[in-house]
Amino acid sequence: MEIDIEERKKVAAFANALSNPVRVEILYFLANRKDCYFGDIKKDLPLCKATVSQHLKELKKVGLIQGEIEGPKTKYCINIAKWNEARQLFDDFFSGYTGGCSCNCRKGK
Amino acid sequence: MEIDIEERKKVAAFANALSNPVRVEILYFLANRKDCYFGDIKKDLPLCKATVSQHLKELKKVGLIQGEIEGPKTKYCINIAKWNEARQLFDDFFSGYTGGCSCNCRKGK
DNA sequence: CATATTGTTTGCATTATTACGAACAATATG
DNA sequence: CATATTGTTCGTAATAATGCAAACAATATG
Repeated sequence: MEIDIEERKKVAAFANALSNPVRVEILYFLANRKDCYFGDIKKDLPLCKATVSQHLKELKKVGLIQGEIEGPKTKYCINIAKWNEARQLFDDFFSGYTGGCSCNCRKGK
Repeated sequence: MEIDIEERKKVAAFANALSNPVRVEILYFLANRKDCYFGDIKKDLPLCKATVSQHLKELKKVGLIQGEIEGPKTKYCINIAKWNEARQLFDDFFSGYTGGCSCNCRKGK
């Protein structure tokens, strides 16, 4: 699929969310858990709660996760619609290579 | 495919390279061009040459592109091996969602 | 109702990113 | 050889990102 300028900006925005190892860990954690409270996420990371909260906020901002208050706790999870949107965008972006460059690069795999 | 901690760090590193709209544009440009000199790339962007050079340097650092000096000019192109590696990594990462979260999120698409 | 538990928000400090102009290097050209 | 062309590197300024501790807020519990 072709990718336009707006979509390329979205690629950059999603990539920005994924550009920090902590946030990648959080997403990986959420993608493989049934229950995902803030405390569980925090326990998994060597960071203070404020920092964890901040990373979660950023992931929420791009929509990759969503939080749900449950009593005094907060339950987080992947927003599957956005997750799939990001997945598709990256796939489209990387599919866009037409291999036309005439540099003397190593070709093929 | 399963993805381990080292691969997740690579996801973050590649994502970091893609986290800037200018760099995404550069990659898109290179992925769709036969000849790709520095001057062509610069012409495509509203930035001074120093800044463009800096972004190219960063993309080279993660290996997504490579430069080749040709007389007084420099020819840049996608490093297809790294390109495919990144593509695979993102695909593996996004494939890792097991959908187990019990939040009251909208399910499905 | 006082206190504990769970997270978020605020206020910093530190470091990284982005951009620019100027200086520099290397090749080409008159 | 002097000068133009093409990029890179350096120095610097402005802004963004990261992390922590402390202050807050909201719910739960004795």
